[in-house]
Amino acid sequence: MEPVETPVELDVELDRTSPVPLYHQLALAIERAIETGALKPGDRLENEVALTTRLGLARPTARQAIQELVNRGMLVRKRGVGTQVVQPHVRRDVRLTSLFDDLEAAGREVGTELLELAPCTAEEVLDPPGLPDELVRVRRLRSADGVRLAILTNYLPTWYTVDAAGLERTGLYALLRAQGASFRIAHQTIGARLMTPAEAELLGEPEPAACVTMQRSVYDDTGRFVETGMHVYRASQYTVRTSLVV
Amino acid sequence: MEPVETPVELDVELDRTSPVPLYHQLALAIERAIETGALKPGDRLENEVALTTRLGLARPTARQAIQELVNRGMLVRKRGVGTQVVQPHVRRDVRLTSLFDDLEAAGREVGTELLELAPCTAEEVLDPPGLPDELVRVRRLRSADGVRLAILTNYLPTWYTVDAAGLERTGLYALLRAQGASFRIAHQTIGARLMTPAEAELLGEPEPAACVTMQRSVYDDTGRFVETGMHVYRASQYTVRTSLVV
DNA sequence: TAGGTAATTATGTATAGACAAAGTATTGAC
DNA sequence: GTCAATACTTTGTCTATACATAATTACCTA
Repeated sequence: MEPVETPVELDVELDRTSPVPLYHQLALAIERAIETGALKPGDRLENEVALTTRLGLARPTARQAIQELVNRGMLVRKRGVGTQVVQPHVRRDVRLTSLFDDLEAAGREVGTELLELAPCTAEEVLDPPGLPDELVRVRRLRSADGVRLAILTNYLPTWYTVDAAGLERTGLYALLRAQGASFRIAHQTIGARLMTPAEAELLGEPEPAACVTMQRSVYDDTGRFVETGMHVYRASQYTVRTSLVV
Repeated sequence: MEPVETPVELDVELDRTSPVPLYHQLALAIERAIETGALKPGDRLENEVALTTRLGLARPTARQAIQELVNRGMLVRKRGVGTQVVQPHVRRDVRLTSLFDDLEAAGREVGTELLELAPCTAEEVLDPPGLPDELVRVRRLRSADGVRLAILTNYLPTWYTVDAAGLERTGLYALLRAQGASFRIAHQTIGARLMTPAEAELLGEPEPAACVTMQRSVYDDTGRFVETGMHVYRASQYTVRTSLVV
C-alpha cells in the first residue's frame, strides 16, 4: 500500500471504570474516527507501540481492537508498513454460483481455455481461513460468445480431483458438486485495479486496462474449506449483480 | 449449552520447526478433528488451561487458535462452561430484505402490531460487532393475511428515528432507507428452538411449539452498524429462500 | 544514477502471569 | 424438597516482555 506522510494521532479516551472492555472501547473509537472522517481512507494509524504507549494500554489489547476492525474489513495491516484505513470500494453481494453457471443462465456461449493445472501449497494463497496445506491450482481463460472475459484462478483441496477435459467442458462448481461438495458460505470481495501486462495480453486488452477483481472463499456447512478463487474480469465486459449473503 | 460427560482430549502434534504459526497448527488440528469426527457436534474441548499445559503452549496462543474457529462458526465458547463444537444447523442465505418486503412481494396482506418501542443499551444485545451504546428496541408482531407469523425484535441506533404509526404502516427497512440508511452487509444465522410460553401465546400456537429463529446484523458499506434483529417465526408458517451473501 | 546492503520500522508470534466475571456444582439451613 | 450461599470451573480481559519477519528507508559504492 502507499504510505502517507504522517500517521494520524487519534483522540481516544479510555474509561477504565467502564464495563466495556478496553479493547472494545478502542475499537469503537477507531471506528468512530473512520465514520466521522477523522480517519480517512488511506490514512495510517499510529504504529502499535506509539499508540499503546500514548494510551497507557498493553499492546496485545490494542492489537485485539485492531484485529476486530481488520476482521470487519475496515482496516488493513501489513508487517513493516503499518495499519491503514481501507480504501472504500464497491462491495456487492453475489450469488454463490460460478461464472460458467451465470453465463449459461444468460444464454451466452461459454468458452474455457485451461491455462494451468498444478499442485501447490497454501503459502501462495493469501489468508483465507481453513486452507488445507496442499492444494491444486486451476487457472483458466473464460470467454463468452467468443469474447475473452476473465482469467480465473482457483485453489482446490486435493481431495477433489479435476481434469483438463472436465474443466474445459463445464464449470468448476459443477465438477465439485459431482464429487459431493456442498457450497454454503462464501466470503467474497470485489475490487478493481489495472491489469498486469500478462493479463492484458491474455485478455486481448490494450494497455493500460482496468479489470474487475473478485476474490472468493467458499466453505461448506460444517465450515470446511471448499475452494478459493481469484478472478480478474475485463472491466469493459463484466458487471456484478448481487444479493445478500450470510 | 448442555454439558457433556468428559471433554475430548485431542491428539495434537505441534511442530515448532514449522513456519506455520503454532496457533494456526492448533486451529488446523481442531478443525481436522471436527471434520473426521474425532470431535462431534456438542463435544466439549478440554478447558484452556488443561489443553495448553498438555501441549506445552501458551494460553493466549491457544485462545487465538480457538478464536479463529469461533469466528468461523465451528466452535462456541461460554465463560464458566467451556468450548464446544457447534451443533450443526441449517444455515441458508437470504436476501437483504425485510419480512414486510418479502410478504408484499409475494402478494400477501401484511399486518403489524407494535408491541414495544423503547430505548435500551447495547448490553442486552449479544455480541454483534459495531454496536453503538444507545439503541432503540422495536418489537412487533407480524401477520400475513391475518395469520400471525412472527415476533420481530430489532435494535436500532438512536440516529434513526421511528414512530409507532410508521412501524405499523410499513416495513422497518423502508423507514430506515427513508432516513438515508444503506444496507450492504448482513450477518445472519437461522436456527430453531421451542417457543417460550409468552411467544406461543402471542403467536397463537399451542404448546409445545417449534419456531424458526433468525438473527441478523446489518452493516452499511463503511462497516457501520445499521440494525440487528432477532426474529422468531412460527415453524408451521415460515420457510426461508436463500442466496449467497458476502 | 542505479544497484546492493544494512539499518530501521512496524506488525506477527509467542510466552508468562494475574485478576475478573459468567456459569455450574455443592453444601447447608429451613 | 427448596433455596440461598459458597465454592469451583472455565473463559474473558489485561499487562508485560521478547524475538521473528516482512517491508521500507537510508546509505554506500561503482
